[in-house]
Parts: sequence; C-alpha cells; structure tokens
Amino acid sequence: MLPMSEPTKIRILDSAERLFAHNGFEATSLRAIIVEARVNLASVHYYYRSKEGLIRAVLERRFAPINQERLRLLEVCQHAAGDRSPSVEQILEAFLLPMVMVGIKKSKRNSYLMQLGGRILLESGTQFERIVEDQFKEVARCFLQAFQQAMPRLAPNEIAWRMNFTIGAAAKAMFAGIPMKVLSNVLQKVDGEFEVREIASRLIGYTAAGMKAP
Amino acid sequence: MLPMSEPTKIRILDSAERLFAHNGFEATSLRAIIVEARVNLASVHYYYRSKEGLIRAVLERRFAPINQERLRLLEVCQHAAGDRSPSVEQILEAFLLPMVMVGIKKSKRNSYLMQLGGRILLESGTQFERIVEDQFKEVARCFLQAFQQAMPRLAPNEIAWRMNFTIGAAAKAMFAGIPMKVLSNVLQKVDGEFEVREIASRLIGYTAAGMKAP
DNA sequence: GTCTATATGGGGATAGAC
DNA sequence: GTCTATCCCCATATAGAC
Repeated sequence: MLPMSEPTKIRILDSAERLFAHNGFEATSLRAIIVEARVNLASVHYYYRSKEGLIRAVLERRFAPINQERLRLLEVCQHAAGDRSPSVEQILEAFLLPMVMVGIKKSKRNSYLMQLGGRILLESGTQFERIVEDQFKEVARCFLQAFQQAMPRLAPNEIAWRMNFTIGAAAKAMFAGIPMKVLSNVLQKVDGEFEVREIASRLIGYTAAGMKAP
Repeated sequence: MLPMSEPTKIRILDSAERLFAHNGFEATSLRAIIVEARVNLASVHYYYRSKEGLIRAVLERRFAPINQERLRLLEVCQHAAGDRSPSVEQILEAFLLPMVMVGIKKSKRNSYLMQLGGRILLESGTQFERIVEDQFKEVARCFLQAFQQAMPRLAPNEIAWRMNFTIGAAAKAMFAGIPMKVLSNVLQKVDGEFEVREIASRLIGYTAAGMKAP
C-alpha cells in the first residue's frame, strides 16, 4: 500500500510498475493495482484510458530516459573513437549499462525496474510485443548499425542473431532481483539483494565474448 | 481445429501445447483450448483435474524425453573423455541440442515445442515457476557440476551466472520460430522458417564463447 | 477529479444426467 | 467418458452523481 503523498495519477503508475514487474502484464489486474495504490478503479481509465494505455505509460516513464541515455552513450563513444569504430565492449556498455545500472541506486522503486526490464525483453510473441517494439525500435536500429561497423567482417544477420542472444542473456540478468530457485543456492547475495555492479560486469564479460565469437 | 482421429485426451494436450506456445500460459484459456481441440470443457477437468494439471502434463510430455536425452548425452561425452573432463562445447551441445534440434523435424507439432521451450525458460517469477522448477531441477544440477569440472578455475557462482545467461540466450533462440519484428528484416529465413541447424550452431558458438570468457 | 454502481463478458470449476 | 447447465468469481470498462 502506497502512501497518499503522491497524486493519484502517479500512485497508479507506481503500483502498476511494481505489480507488472512482479507478476507480469497479463497476470496483473487493474483491481490489484488500485488496491495497492489506494485509488478508485475508475480513475485508472480516467487517466490512462485502458489497461494497454497504462502499460504503455509505465514503460514509457522508465524506458524513454534509459533509451535516450543509451543513444547518448553510443554517440559519446563513437565520437571518442574519431574515425574508427568503438570497441564491441564499449558499444555493449552503452547498450546494457543504462538499464542494468539503475538497479544500483538503492531506492525500492528502481529495483522494480530491473524486473520490469527483464519482463519487457522477454515479451516476444505476446499481445504486448507491439508496445515493446514501439519503445525500442530506434535503439535496436542504431546499435545494430554500430555493431556492424565494429565487426565489418561479420554478416549482418549473424550480428542480428548475436544481438538477439545478448538480449536474452541481459533479460536473465535483469531477473536476478527475483531469486532463481534452481540456481540460487550458488548465487551470491549481498544484503539479500544481488550485487548489481557484479552482475553488470559479468553480463558484459559474457556478452562481449559471445558477440566476438570466432 | 484438430482432426478427430486422435482420442480426446491427446487432442486436449495438442491444442493446449500449441496455444500455450503461441500465447503463453496465463493468456490461454481452457475455453480457447477446447474450441480448437473440439472437445467438451468438462473433459479437460476429467483428464487433467485443473489448468495447472494440464500445463504440467503438456510440459512433461515434451520435456521429460528431452531432459532424459540431455543427461544421456552428458554421460556419453563424459564417458568418452575418460578421466578428463569434456570440453565446454561438448557440455553445451549436450545441454542445448536436444532442445533446439527437435525443431529440425519438419512436423508442425515439433515447431510448437520450440516456442514452448522458449516460454518455459522465460517463466521466472511467475506462478508457473514451480512447475518449471520440478521439470528441470535434476538437469540444472548435473550440468552445473559438469561445467565446474570443465572449468575448475572459475568460481561456482560465476559459472552459475554464465549458465543463467546461456539459458536466456537459448530462450531467445527458441523464439526464433516467431518472427522477431524488430530485427526480422535482417534475419535469414528458409522456406518461411528459420533454419534450425544454423540457429543451433550460432547459439552454441555464442554461448561457448560466453561461458569461456576470460 | 473522484466516487458508486453497474454493465458486460470471460474465466475456472463442478454437479449430475446420459 | 461425455455432455449440458450452471455456479461463482473476477475481469475491463463505463455511466452518471457529486
């Protein structure tokens, strides 16, 4: 149950984000959201028109800035590289860090974003694919191009496949906030939470090796 | 709509598998299943007791043999290696091929399994995690141990993380049966379907490099 | 802007006839 | 084993008072 200090419109967004992250879009009902946010059911439709509109708003609030940051970091490292191409590691960092690193800020709200991010990356072949597509189209295009310039000898579709694998690996990293029952006995925790900096460096090490595989 | 040649119990399983693969477990209603299978709603509860029971049966039919095959292949390559450890590539093949390669058989039914497999690997932090856990506990344990023996200098939790990333990458490979809108323009298709042999070799190349990253 | 009340439909599950 | 009929709950969405 959220405090009443925030306005209704924001409380809806906060609760929706937490519950979507925790249970998925499909499994989260508007009713569950309004109970936690302590708002009226009708207010959801007043502000966001429909459940789909709410999902869109939740994703946009968090991922619009992240995707902006990704493109900014990409430009920064491209500029720093001058007329050469940035390294695969640098491109991967621009792609992965803005998303993974938000988890480092210790605020509760940001930790939901980790799981929400994981959930997004996994939404292939669902009714929400369209929403996700709209959010990430531009980023996908720019990074695909950047990888092609960094590895000109790799065929474009080979690079696309490897990016796809990278996204899957990243999604699993994002979900680390949720205890993974099968492997959890060997996964290290810090204060009951996974150490995000470690996750990020492990993820980048793994994906960089995969992207550059012979 | 399925033909009536198969008995009711099987038709339910076939339709459920296709729809679960296509739309996810949560989003697929029993009613949608019985329409396609052309059976009565009550028969689902008669044979499988509940929706959860049906999910369990669908997964077990396909993944029990696959997981058996995984363990068999692991034993084979461990035996062939004698007193040394199999290579990371060999272990990865034992882990990934039994799942990916079923897609090669051109039967329609097996192509659902690709997506179903992807969907399973993604079901972290949902109400279905328990079901998935039961199916894969043994396999996870054995392969974790195998990787540890192959890379004794890597910390166990480092290996667990890399296995987790590998599973995410594999999940994305499994979903290749569904057109990936964002990247699809550069992904190669053969006869409207992705070439599974190529996917498998790409996936193993990528994940082997990741697992062995410095 | 916020609420109550309700429309409307779909969901899983079951009783009981055949 | 199979079917009809139905229970009961929950879902999204909206109308209309305040």
